[in-house]
Amino acid sequence: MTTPRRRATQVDIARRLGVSQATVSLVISGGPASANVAEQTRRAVLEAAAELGYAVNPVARSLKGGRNRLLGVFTFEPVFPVDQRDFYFPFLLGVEGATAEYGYDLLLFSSATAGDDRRIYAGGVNRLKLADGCVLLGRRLHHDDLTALLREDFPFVFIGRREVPGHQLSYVAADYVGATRAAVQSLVRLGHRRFAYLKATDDKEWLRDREAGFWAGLAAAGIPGDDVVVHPPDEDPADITRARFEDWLAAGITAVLVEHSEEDSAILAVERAAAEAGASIPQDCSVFLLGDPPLVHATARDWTRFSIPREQMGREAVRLLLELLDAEVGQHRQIYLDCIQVPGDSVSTPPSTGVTR
Amino acid sequence: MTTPRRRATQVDIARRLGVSQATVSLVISGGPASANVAEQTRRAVLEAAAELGYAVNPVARSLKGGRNRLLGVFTFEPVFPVDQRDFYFPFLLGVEGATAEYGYDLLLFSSATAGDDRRIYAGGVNRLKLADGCVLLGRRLHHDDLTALLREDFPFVFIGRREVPGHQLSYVAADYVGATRAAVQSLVRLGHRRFAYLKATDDKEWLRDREAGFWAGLAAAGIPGDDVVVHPPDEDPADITRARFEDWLAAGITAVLVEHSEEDSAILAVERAAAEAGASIPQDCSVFLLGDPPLVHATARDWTRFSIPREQMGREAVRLLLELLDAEVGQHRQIYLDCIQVPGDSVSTPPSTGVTR
DNA sequence: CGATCTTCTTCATACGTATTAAAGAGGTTC
DNA sequence: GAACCTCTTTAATACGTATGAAGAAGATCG
Repeated sequence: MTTPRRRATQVDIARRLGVSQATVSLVISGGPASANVAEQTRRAVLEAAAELGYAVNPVARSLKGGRNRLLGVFTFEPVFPVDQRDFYFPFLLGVEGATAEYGYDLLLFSSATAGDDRRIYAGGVNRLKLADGCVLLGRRLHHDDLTALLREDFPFVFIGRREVPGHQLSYVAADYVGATRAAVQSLVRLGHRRFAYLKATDDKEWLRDREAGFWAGLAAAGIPGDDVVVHPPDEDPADITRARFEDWLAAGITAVLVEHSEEDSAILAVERAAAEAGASIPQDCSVFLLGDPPLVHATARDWTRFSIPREQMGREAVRLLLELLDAEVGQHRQIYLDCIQVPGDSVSTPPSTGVTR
Repeated sequence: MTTPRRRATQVDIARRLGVSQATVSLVISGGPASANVAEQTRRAVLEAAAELGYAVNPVARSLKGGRNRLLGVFTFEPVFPVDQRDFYFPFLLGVEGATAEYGYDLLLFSSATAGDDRRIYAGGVNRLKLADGCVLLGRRLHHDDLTALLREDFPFVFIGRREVPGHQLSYVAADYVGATRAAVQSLVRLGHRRFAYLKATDDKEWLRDREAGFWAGLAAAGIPGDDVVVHPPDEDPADITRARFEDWLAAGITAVLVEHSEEDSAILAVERAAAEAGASIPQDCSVFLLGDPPLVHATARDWTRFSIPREQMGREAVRLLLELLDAEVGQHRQIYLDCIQVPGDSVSTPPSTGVTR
């Protein structure tokens, strides 16, 4: 009982049976090559394996370059954020579900944590390689991590659109362009003609996409750009004041499209500014949220917005990743999934006193 | 783009500098042994490493070391149950947090799913061995899986007390005996003398523990057993009727301790029966929940209960597991953590009209 | 009976790193 | 100039698995 713990290896099995390690490997890995192992030998090996409690060493297998039916999940933010739980959880749910269906196991890369900052190459080490492939997730990514991964040709799929100049990469994204265009269209259909667009200050793929969708929607409706106010990006959207809101109303703006920040500050600021200006939402001004803000449930209002098909994105990411594993190196694909409009109660027809053209 | 670009290895660095791989390793791994590498060589190696974008391959490193730095999590029910999310989630949170702190990664065994029934030995193979050790979790476990694990001396820690006759095993459990005893004591302190104890029908470790704590609490308070009604275990506790509840009141019972089932049916039944009997909780009858029922938040009432330190249990499980990894085979430990009483509003002093002794 | 084919098994090696013993270079000492 | 040191580098090996090439029997055929 005092023996130190050691796992049984193929060599142990081989020695016990008086065969070679190669034979054991053939039986264990079970591939098509194992067809030419005598039935008797195969049975003996399997029996001995069971007896010794043998299990494949995934490390050795991946070193060799084999598969170990492991899919990794790496998030650039904590996997289980307590405050934003509802934001990341559905992605994870989808990933886990699909992974299970395909008979894979899931590897959560927790170790890379250095404070809140997560790096793939922490300390010059790339843990990801333990898995056959990896799903990446998170907003605050490190671009050099991505480029390094790409250089290694490691198979991965990002959840969310990501661009790395000079490289192709695979991702599963929500169709923000289409969703924002649809948002504009549905506002136009209600009679709105003059809009304010409240941008976020940073420059991210998804923000650019939504703005692109905004302009596309305007163009489709034949609305000229000068009927539109775009909040200057050098000013924090959380600083929307009563004065600015009144300016908008005075300019005949009847609908505001709001980009959200990570802490929903922009939305809350708009709500506050409207209240201070004595304007009620949606009677005096409609508000359309661009996306599925993490903490939106904290406010009483049921905002009109579009919702991201998160669980489905997780599932698709796994499907795409598995496809990639069997594809040639450098084959990348991008998948877009439709968002779902959530009616909510922050949008209505414009007030009849509004300026119409 | 068609060249399958390989990642840089120590050999690549070595070749470029005309030194040996061993030298590179000495520099890279940086341990005390690297002290005797000439400063000039060291600098050259580091420079070349940076230039080639070298990153240590942790797979190779762990192969050498024998350990994966992987901890597994196996649950006998779905890891991410949608309806009971809040029950399992905190355990997972604790496990993940502690795992990360110790620099390990987490392996979620999703693949073992066969419908709702999860088995460790799917197809005769023990997937768990992919990890260095494993945290087990869940109520509907398979005892033969456990005994098989024990036979193999595979290091694992159960979350929750589990007994396997003739075996020692490691677990981290909530101290249900103590918590239930404390519950009785606090009821006694409020003046209650006659109790009903509503058991669950099945026979599980945690149910036995709570009942043991109940009797211990009574004994400590000097209350004879015949002042107590224990709901017969052959009757489903969800079938508590108005009639039975009235019986209790008539017998002078002023407090009910309720064991919960997985779907909270017992609690809801008690609430309904009380309402039908025209008795209000807690004025006419106090109700103490034994534990942290999964769906308890679905009811409006804030039940008096004790709460299980789930996140902490998850953390402790990981700590214990790591301890086990370095221990000799067959060393098992059990850890009990205190529960926390949640005051709630379903317990008060007994009605003065009650029978007093 | 030698040649060719089957069927099964083994050899040898690769994967990338860490480590230990040993080798080599250069210097000092007697 | 041989013996001894110190400082630095290297050869060799181990870790556990997978796999293409080669080997060893036995069967089949000409």
